[in-house]
Amino acid sequence: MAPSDVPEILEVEAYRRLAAIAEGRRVVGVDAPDAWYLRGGATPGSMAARLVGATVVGARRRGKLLLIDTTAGVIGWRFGMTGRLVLDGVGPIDRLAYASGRDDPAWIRFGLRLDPAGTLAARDPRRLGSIEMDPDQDALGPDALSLTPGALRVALAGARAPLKARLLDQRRIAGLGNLLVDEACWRAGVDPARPAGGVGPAARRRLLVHLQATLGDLGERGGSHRGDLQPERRRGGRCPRDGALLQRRTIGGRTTYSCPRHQR
DNA sequence: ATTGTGGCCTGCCCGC
DNA sequence: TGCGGGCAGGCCACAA
Repeated sequence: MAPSDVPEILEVEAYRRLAAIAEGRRVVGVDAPDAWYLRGGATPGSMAARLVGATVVGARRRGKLLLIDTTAGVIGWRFGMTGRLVLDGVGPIDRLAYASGRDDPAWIRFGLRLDPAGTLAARDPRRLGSIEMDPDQDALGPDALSLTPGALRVALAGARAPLKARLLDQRRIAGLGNLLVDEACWRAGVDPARPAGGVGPAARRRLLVHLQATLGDLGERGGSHRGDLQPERRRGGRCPRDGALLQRRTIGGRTTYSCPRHQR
């Protein structure tokens, strides 16, 4: 995959495919130099005691959560916004949008040494990712890559919160992040600040079409930051469609860019 | 329950 | 040239 991606659903899907190479391999060592990175009461010692000797049997993904199934339980792997998954130091994502391409060994926060050889590791400068055994997967909504009209309707129904806040709520829909939502709302011509429950069937249908198209296009282009809006997603940026000065707001706690002219 | 806010973390970039 | 502050966003704790 291409350089410079925030780890939204598309990037985590690339990580899942990378992690799949570990299937059938045995964990022979656990590197956990950063205890802070571990959640759910896990410690470097407990992780090693539990995982060493276990066999990796699968790699799944739900939203932005990577799930590695082993014979000793499920490893939940979160990437925050600067986390990357690397195999022997090389990953599908070369560089993240908010991190440099530099490779400081100190940025390795967690790793699985495998047999046959290979070390699967989290490289995360800002330590916003985390590792948790047996994470609660039910806390996440339906996956964004297989979003259905009904699921979108349920996710938005009756909400007074802004549309964007609902789309970003991982309990409602799992996997959408800030950049993907801005791009899809922009493509759909929908104002992300609209109360979610007030989005009618026509706009909702348009939104679904463009969410799916955005995921498809940006997946092919190589990442969440490859949207048409992205180059103008900055102060003073202009709408690529109609040239209007883009609006910069905070919606759902996130910096949001939208076109005041065609997004209604 | 729903919704909003602030903090976490740290590298990078801009302006002085 | 060095320095300091603002900024990035996924996630979580907490408040109203």
